[in-house]
Amino acid sequence: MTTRTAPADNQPRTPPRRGRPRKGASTLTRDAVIEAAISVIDDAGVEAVSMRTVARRLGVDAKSLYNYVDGKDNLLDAVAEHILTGVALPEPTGSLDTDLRAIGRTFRAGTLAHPRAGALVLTRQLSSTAGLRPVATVLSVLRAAGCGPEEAVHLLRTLLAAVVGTLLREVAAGPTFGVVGPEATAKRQRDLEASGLPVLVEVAPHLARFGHDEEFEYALDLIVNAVTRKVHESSPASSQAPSA
Amino acid sequence: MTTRTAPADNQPRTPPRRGRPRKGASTLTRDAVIEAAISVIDDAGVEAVSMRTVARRLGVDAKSLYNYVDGKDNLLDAVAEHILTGVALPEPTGSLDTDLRAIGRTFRAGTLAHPRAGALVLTRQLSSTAGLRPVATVLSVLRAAGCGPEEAVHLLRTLLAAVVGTLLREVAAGPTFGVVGPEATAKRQRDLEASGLPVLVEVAPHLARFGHDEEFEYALDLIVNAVTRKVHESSPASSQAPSA
DNA sequence: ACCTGAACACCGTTCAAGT
DNA sequence: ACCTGAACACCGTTCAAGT
Repeated sequence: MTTRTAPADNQPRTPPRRGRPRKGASTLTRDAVIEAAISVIDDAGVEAVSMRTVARRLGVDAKSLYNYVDGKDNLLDAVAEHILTGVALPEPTGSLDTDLRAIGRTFRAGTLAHPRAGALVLTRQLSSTAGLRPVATVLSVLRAAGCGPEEAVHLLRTLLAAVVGTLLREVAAGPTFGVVGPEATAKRQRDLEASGLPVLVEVAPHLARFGHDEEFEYALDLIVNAVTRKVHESSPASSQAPSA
Repeated sequence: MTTRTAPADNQPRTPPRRGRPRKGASTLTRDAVIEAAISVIDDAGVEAVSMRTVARRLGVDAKSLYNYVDGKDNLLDAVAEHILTGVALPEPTGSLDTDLRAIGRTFRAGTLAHPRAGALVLTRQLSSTAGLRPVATVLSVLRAAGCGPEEAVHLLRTLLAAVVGTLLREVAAGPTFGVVGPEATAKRQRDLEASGLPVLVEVAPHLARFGHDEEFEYALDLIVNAVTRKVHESSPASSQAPSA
């Protein structure tokens, strides 16, 4: 099924050269390699990434990449880190509810800036500091709202798991949870109605359709409400103002 | 870094044979292929799966698998489906709270029956009915509790996203969210304290450690409480009994 | 310092033969 | 009906050369 043909990649392939680059324009850097990988992903998905396809974008031999990147796995980690570093986190306002929602939304926007790299960013386990920035931001907001350190960590983990789960479904959107577009929705609804399970028939119109924004907002609302309630019930401090 | 050496796989490799099997013992079936793939995953992880390694387990040539499976991608889908089909879902008791927790726990146990296949099961988008069983079960429980069809679908999606997010972190456990084991925890704590970000220093002891069961239960509790509250506030019906 | 040729040990998959 | 040999177009990666 997955036949191997020419990779979806047509860059101007310069005739073979050797030694170091001719001019002083040594355009090859670690960042250039990472960005080339991202452009391959944007165009053809993660599975299209190979040392050879990335190198081709740069008009360079695959083995040259090893001067900047410690193998393919390391390159993919670097891609995830690069994208994660690019997520712009909002300034806290002092309202737990507002801040958690804002963090959730900007995190979504940032990780979906390159949708086809989404699974990478959400799934790769980063040992670096890149992954810690959003973590630190959420923790700050929780602590500022009067949450104890242990509970803050628990709530952070729950919140992030929910957000990541939601986003992962969004980037990998499969039929189990509904499809996008009217014709696909109609087909899916017919399939569900033919499934034989009465509950599925009952909810078919709703289960068949899926709106990314709407679903994200629903999930975010539910989870942020739950977190906020938990924080306020365990620390009966301020209600809205920072510490007036 | 990832050097290719002999795959971690030492099965009795019979001398080459040709034509169909000698005895009537045509042991090769689609299920046998799927189970061989699972055993490769259990032993060496998903990335160790190749048509060749799976075939080796069965004492057969890689190309023979194509008689039972439509390529590698289809094989991995089949693995995910096989494992998902094996999750034993509990009988509903009539209590929304109890039932959602029970479903969450058995879903966890089922998808983690083969931990190294976890990401596959949680991530692959199944077009088949296998993925619909848990979906239908959750929907039934929500509907029985008086939840309307549209809200049931929203709540199902939120609940499953949170559970999947939590389990995905569990199977792919990386350092960002804490590590397992006392010595790794100690090292992680030192790293966090050296990070420079004050919040991280503050919560380091809690962020460094990670207990799978404890974290799952915390997340499950938070989310199930939120779902239950939402259902009860929008349909002020029974409190505990089915419909007495 | 940074590049490539040659080379190695892998891949997934097709197709025409074999029994 | 089900298996394999030969073959093809790919992989990631090492290492010794080249400039």
